[in-house]
Amino acid sequence: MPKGRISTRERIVLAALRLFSEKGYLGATTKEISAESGVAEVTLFRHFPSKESLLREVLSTYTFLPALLEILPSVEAMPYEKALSEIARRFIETLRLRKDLVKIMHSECHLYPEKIKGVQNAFLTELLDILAGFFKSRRKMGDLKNFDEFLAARLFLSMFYQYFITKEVLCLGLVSNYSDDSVIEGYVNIFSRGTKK
Amino acid sequence: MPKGRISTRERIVLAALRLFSEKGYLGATTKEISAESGVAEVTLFRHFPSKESLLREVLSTYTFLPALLEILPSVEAMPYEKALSEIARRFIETLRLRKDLVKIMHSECHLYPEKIKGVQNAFLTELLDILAGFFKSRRKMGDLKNFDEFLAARLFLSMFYQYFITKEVLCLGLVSNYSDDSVIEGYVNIFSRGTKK
DNA sequence: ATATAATGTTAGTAAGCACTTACAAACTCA
DNA sequence: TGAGTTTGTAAGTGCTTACTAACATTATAT
Repeated sequence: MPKGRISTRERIVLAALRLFSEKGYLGATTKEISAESGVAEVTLFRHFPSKESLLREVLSTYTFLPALLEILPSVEAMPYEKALSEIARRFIETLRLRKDLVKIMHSECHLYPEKIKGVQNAFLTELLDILAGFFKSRRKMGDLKNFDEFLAARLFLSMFYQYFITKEVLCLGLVSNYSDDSVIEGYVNIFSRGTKK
Repeated sequence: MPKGRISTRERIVLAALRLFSEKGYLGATTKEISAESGVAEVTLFRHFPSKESLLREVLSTYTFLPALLEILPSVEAMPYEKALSEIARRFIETLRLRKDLVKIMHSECHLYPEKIKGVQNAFLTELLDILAGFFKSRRKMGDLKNFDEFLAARLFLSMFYQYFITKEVLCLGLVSNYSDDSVIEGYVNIFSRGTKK
């Protein structure tokens, strides 16, 4: 093991994260990845038996969905619209922190398959269930109309996920005039009026 | 040129569309593409000087955004919610018809670059402007609240685009219990109440 | 029927890929 | 210091890739 610094293995995983997200899994070569991490190519293969195992390590190391689960409990006391805005804000913030990983998930996920897809599906369902629970508890407080909470949760996250992808991954300039805050305000405005009594 | 049948060139483009969408641009080989189209590999290179030029042909041939532009004029006479549902339904229908292309755009678009991105951006902006115009005219009829129409247009399409991608491209089972119609109903319900007076 | 164009067959190139082997150098820690 | 671990260097494997050259075969059209 090295000194107090970042380990060779971690440097490789970090470089792989960067290059996979930039060029895709097939587009990033093991040569590049090792160069980017400042090690010899053979060292990469001493830590990971194959390129695919490196991808798996990247995905499992930098998974961000647990971070998303922490958002919801922290907004319980807020009024409805304020809570929605805060959820959206922190959701986007989390995606931005893990932008490289989001890029990988976005573009490669339908190619590399069932095992990873299962993990994703489980986390996402959990996240949606918790958000749906938030809507249920709010409705008990008498604020909201009747609607399918799970579907509403899906809608809510879709709105902001798509906003993030378009802006940060696809880099389409469509909303260049809109700040995060103004988009959040506009979206939350419509959504909250659509779900309140 | 061949008989009344589909030309060799078209067969190659069709096969490329299929394989690019299934395996990605780098993942699909020219050998596979030529085999899939039933021609010799060398024939592919007689029609297209390079693999990249084939990709460009695929993208420009099967672009579907013009089809989307035709949706809006046809719903002008309908009541608000009915019109929204119809727009959503035909939007999803169009995406499904061009599913292969949507897959390519979805996964490769941030890799292959500025020229294509410009075309996309222009089409999308046009589409959003037209949808924004729809909201403006509805508000003149006194149905709607005040809101940023362009932002609302973006929100509306985002909702259903993300629904489509999750279901048909990522194949995440999240909404397996929901039919297209029930998702459209649920989403449109929230959106229309959020934008009506 | 014959000239022209489109395609097939075969063989090949040069480059890049993931991945390996063998050995020497450096670092870690007792 | 010395033993063990981790890394680097160098060379190379076998495979696949996009792409080409030369020539034979088929289809089309007048």
